[in-house]
Amino acid sequence: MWSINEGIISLKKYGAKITPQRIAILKCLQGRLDHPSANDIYKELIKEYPSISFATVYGTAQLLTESGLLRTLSIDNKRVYFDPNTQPHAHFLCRSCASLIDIPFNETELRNSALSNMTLIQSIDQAEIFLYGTCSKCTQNKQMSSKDD
Amino acid sequence: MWSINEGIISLKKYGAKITPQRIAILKCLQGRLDHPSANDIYKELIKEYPSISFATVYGTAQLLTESGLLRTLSIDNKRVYFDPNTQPHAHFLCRSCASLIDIPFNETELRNSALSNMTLIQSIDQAEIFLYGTCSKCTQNKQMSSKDD
DNA sequence: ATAAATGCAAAACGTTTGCAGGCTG
DNA sequence: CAGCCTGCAAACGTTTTGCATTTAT
Repeated sequence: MWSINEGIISLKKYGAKITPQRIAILKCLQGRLDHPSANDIYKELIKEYPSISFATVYGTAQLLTESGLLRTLSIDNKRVYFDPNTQPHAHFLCRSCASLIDIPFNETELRNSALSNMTLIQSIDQAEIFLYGTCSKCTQNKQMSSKDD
Repeated sequence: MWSINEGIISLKKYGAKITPQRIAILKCLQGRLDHPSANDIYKELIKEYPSISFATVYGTAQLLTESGLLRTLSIDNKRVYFDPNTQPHAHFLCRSCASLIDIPFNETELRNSALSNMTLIQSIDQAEIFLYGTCSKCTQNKQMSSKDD
């Protein structure tokens, strides 16, 4: 996981300017293991930057994604989720409580086998494994409430 | 791949009523290997059913998904894509031309290994593998146009 | 007969855009 | 000081909703 300084270096290397807002977003995301939405980030930043806008949040998120500091997940059609952990792993979405859980899985081999098999593909720059179902917590809750009937 | 009759049987088994609109949507999707959006389906159906609405398209798509006849893909945050091919396979999205390509891949083992490793997960009812990059056609086009410079 | 499905229009929502002003390098 | 970045507000496109009407079983 990158530090704030590594983040700043990556952004500079990418040719981006370092602004207070961008540093604030780096601080907000640094080391996080959850998957905040644009609105989550906005709500946290507005405390420190009352004038920050969604345009800046979305713009910076795209910048961070392009410079390799962030993963942007389209795991459902509700909204986008950001994942500061760019190491290989899969994601599980609980259809009942919408919680998003990391799953250990290395997608590197999958990426390579897809490339070698398909002449239609030139290059792969992102690979996502999305699993959908019900989490254990929701199943427990359902069993608890059915006892009450 | 299911036939219209198999589709109707599945819907009945699921407890849904068989309406002309639903049959038309089944016919529209039957055997397709592309990945139409709700708007694509709407545009095709409006010829036959000038009064059909998005409410019906979205509602029926959800019904078909729940009864196992359709896969609903959230591969980007623009829109949802429907895939009548419910057999295991992965998807590749070209970031340049937005074309969506099927990739041979059996996600069954991945699904099982995720289940066995994670106590947080109760059950998995869908697994999607999404790859993102540039397709060969777009790379060729880019090379062609750079020659013109 | 009745519960479900349809179609319309409006609403909702996340995300993008254009632009004027401000700031970084 | 040039060009990029920000923030506002409006625009956008997809999907959902409420409701009156129609239809399948």
